[in-house]
Formats: sequence, C-alpha cells, structure tokens
Amino acid sequence: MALPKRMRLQGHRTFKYIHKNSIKYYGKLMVLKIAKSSPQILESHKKFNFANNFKLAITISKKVSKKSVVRNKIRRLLQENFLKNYKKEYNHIPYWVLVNLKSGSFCNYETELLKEFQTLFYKTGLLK
RNA sequence: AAAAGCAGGAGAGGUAAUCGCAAAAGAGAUUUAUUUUGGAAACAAAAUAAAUCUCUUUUGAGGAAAGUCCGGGCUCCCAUAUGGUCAGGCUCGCUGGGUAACGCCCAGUGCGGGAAACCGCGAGGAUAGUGCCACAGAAACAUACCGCCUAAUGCUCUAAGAGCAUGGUAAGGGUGCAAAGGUGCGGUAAGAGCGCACCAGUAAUAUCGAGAGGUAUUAGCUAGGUAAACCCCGGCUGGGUGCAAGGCUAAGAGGAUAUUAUGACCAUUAUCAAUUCUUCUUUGAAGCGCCGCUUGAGGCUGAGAAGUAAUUCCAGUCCUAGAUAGAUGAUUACCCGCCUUAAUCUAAAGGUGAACAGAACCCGGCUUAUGACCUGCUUUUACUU
RNA sequence: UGGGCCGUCGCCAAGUGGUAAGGCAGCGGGUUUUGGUCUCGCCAUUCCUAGGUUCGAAUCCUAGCGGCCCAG
Repeated sequence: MALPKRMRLQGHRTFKYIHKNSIKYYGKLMVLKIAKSSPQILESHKKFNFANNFKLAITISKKVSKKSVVRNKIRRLLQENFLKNYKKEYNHIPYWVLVNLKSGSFCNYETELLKEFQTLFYKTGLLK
C-alpha cells in the first residue's frame, strides 16, 4: 500500500511553507506538523483540482538508519497504517500534514511506532 | 563422515490470482476555451487543445544500484588558427597486445614464497646532484679504536736484536639493520682479487627471441641503504565546472559592444531605434512548470570467423525503469530447492524462500558488503583398517 | 547529490621516521585525629582497522570503518 499521487505533498515551496506556518504536535519518536492548505503554492504544478485536498508526507532523516532499505520499510509501514483508517469523506478537509521522524533506533519498535502515530493523529482531531 | 575457518566460481527461485503504487499507449465520459458549419436568434453538430475521472493492455529495481577511488561520454565558462616547447599535474613506470579511454584486462619475462600444484610483486635511475641513516660504533662513505707487521727509511741502545717515529695493512675483535662481493686454498713482513677453484653480480662478444630477457665464452671489472625523501630520465595530459551542468517559457529598469540610420568631407563625439550580450528588481512561482531523460562504446543468441587469451568482427533477434519529499509493496495457491519430525524405503505433516542491500544523467573498470549452493585447502571431533 | 576536515589513556590533547610529552579523572603511599589542600609514585602496548615501503612507522603509501561540518 502506498499513497496515491494526489495525496502526496510536492515541491520545495510547500515544505518551506509548512515549516514556517504550522501547528506542531510532539511525540517521543516523531513530530506532526499541520498547516492549512494554500493552493496558490501549487499553481505552477498545473494540477488545479486537488490543491485543496488533504495531503500527507512522511520524512525520515538519515540519522534513523543509514540504509535506505530500512527507511523505505518504515515509510511503507506508516503509509499502510494511515490508509487503513482513511475514508473518502476526509478528502475535503483542507489541511496538510507532515510527519517528521526524529533520530533514534526504530528497528525493534515497530508496534510502538504505530501506536504513537495513531495517538498523535487522535490529538490533532482532524479525522473523526 | 560431520562441524568450523579461508580462497575462488556461477547465480540471486519460478508461475498464476486479488488489492495497491508509477510510467507509456489506447478507448470512453465530464468541464472549459478556440475554430468551422448550419441558423434570424436561442442553440445544435464537428474538430482541436487543456484539465479531471473510469476502464483495458504492456512494463516496472541490482550484482554490487553502495563507496565516489580512477577513466570517458555529455554540458557550459576561460584560453586557443594549427603545431611545437616549457611550467604544472599524475601510486603512469619490465615487455608485447586489447580497449573509446584508463592507474583496468590478457599473455609473457624477471624476482620472492612453497616439496609441488600454484600464489604474490608500485618491477626505470643511488658513478646527475642534494638530503637522511636515532642509539651504538674509530668511521654511515670514505675513516682507523683495540689490533697485526718491522721487509723499507731515520734515530737511540746495541752481539743477535729491542724500542720509538715515519709508515704498511684491512685478515681478526668490538658496534650495529647495514662496514670496501662471499667461502676455501695458496701467497706475504703482515695483509689485500695479489693468484687460483666454486658461488653471487657487472661489462663486452657470440647466439636464440618481435621484445622484456635466456644461454655460452671472456674480462678480477665489483665503493652500503633509502626515490612509498627531494629529484633526474622517459611517457601521458589545454584548465575549471558537474544534470542542483545547461537550455526554454512573464513584465519592467539599467549597462556594454558592434552594425545600420540622421547631421558633418573623414575621424572623433552626440542622439534615436532595432538586434545581440549582460546585471538587477517584481509577482504565488522561475532550483523538475517543461526540455535535458533514456537507443546506448546497448542487451541476448550463435560449440559462427580471427586470436593462446583479453578482445574484435559477422549474422540473427529485442527495445526491456525513468521517479523527482522520490514508484517496484502486501496476501494466497501450486511447482522447485532446503530444513525438522518420523523412519528400511516410499509416502505424509510442519516450517522456510533468507544474506548484502534500493536506480536518481549515462557507460567501462576497481574496491568493499554478502545467506544457501559447488570446487579446493586447513583445523578439530568421531568411526574403521 | 557534491565538497571539506578529523580519528592518540575514561576526558582534553602535544607529537612532520628513532623509548608515545602534559593536564584532568582514577588507584596506591606520605602529611592530618579524620576529610580536603599539598606532595611522591603508578596507569597507552592493537596510536580507528587491514595490508605495504623501510633496519625501524602514531608519522610515508593504498584500501576500508566511524564521526563532524559546509553548499543548496
């Protein structure tokens, strides 16, 4: 399971925008950053219809593990878990979410990761 | 026989289905814009373009994609007619060949290791010059500490002879990683390639080889090590920049240069417009919005041809990832392989599909990582003779 | 993706081929009724790892491992 293209965040500017103007929710292993969508940024991508959608991105730093295989596995795990709880009605929530994994060893704590991910999402109150 | 370790080899499970992701192609639907046709008009139809959605088909990571250590392609900037020379750079440095090129590969030579099979080698020059060689030692490159010698010369004592000086020596001792080729015999006052035999090297000649070199003969010809110290010799090489290279798509302002035009005979200077180059600013953006972006020194097959081989040539066939906060995942079934249970065998049940690891402009190498399998070697344990 | 720097005792470090300085910490002794201060002694053996050059490498050369920083 992977995210379809319309739900991904794209482009340098969007990430700059989120880093500047966002509400942050801290956990032990990760940080959630949430911002209202600003579809003006995406006009240059020439995809007008989905600019207002709910969008998500997951970033994992090299400090988590140096091997890109491990980082890919973690990303897929989180995306799968997100898509299981996701419904089509949520499509029209105009928010962008960025999940930032901090440094640390994740290899043994897969279940803990997923728990944190869900509790943090519950805190934000976006998906009900 | 089993286990462990080391080295090398080929290879990196297959087929089908469901859900999900990416790219390409095709079909359909919706919306918007433009054009054409019909019409008095409303509008209708068709075509094209853009955006979105749905469906179908095809395709979708590696041997190292890694490290970024070399060599290229491609790219722009600087220099430049072309060629040569010099500087700089180079872990380039036995010979011949291969390659687009290489510091890579193949074959040979020499040396080192080994009983052998075989394995390894950065392998030009130390009489072109300079530097360094701690401690020790007389001395680290040309000297004499302890020694050895009185054959020669001088002096003293004097019967032979002894002592001292001038000397002669590099055999012995000691020092050290290293001390004027080594061992033995002769020779000598004592010694010394001073002479001889054998061994190591060097040079000349002859001969074999395409060459590095090999073999033989002759000549006493033999002055430490270090160039992975500077350096010398030969060889190669324009310098930088790396796809975040570079190019394209809005508007405005300034600068530079040349050409054309105007006025003047010309030059110079001034003005204006266009082109070109370039800098800055603005806007949501001008770093993947689009191109570069994947057909290339390409892959596969051929007991094809040439060659010892690397490799090249020929024929046939195929198009087989192009993402951009970054697609390749999950589940199930069968086959195949392995393991365990059980065991005379067959059959059966269960488990497992791993290790290293993820394309980011593209190729050729090198290096490093790697489970199970095959081959070889070593060690340990058990059994038999 | 590209580029640069570094690795020496538990910590901070000096060391440009010839026995690996020094400080802090630690351990032991002395001084003190006891502790601190002071003082004396001890403490690197694989200089991140593996090869090579050399008579001899922390240092020179090659390959790897690890850490930090910069560009955007």
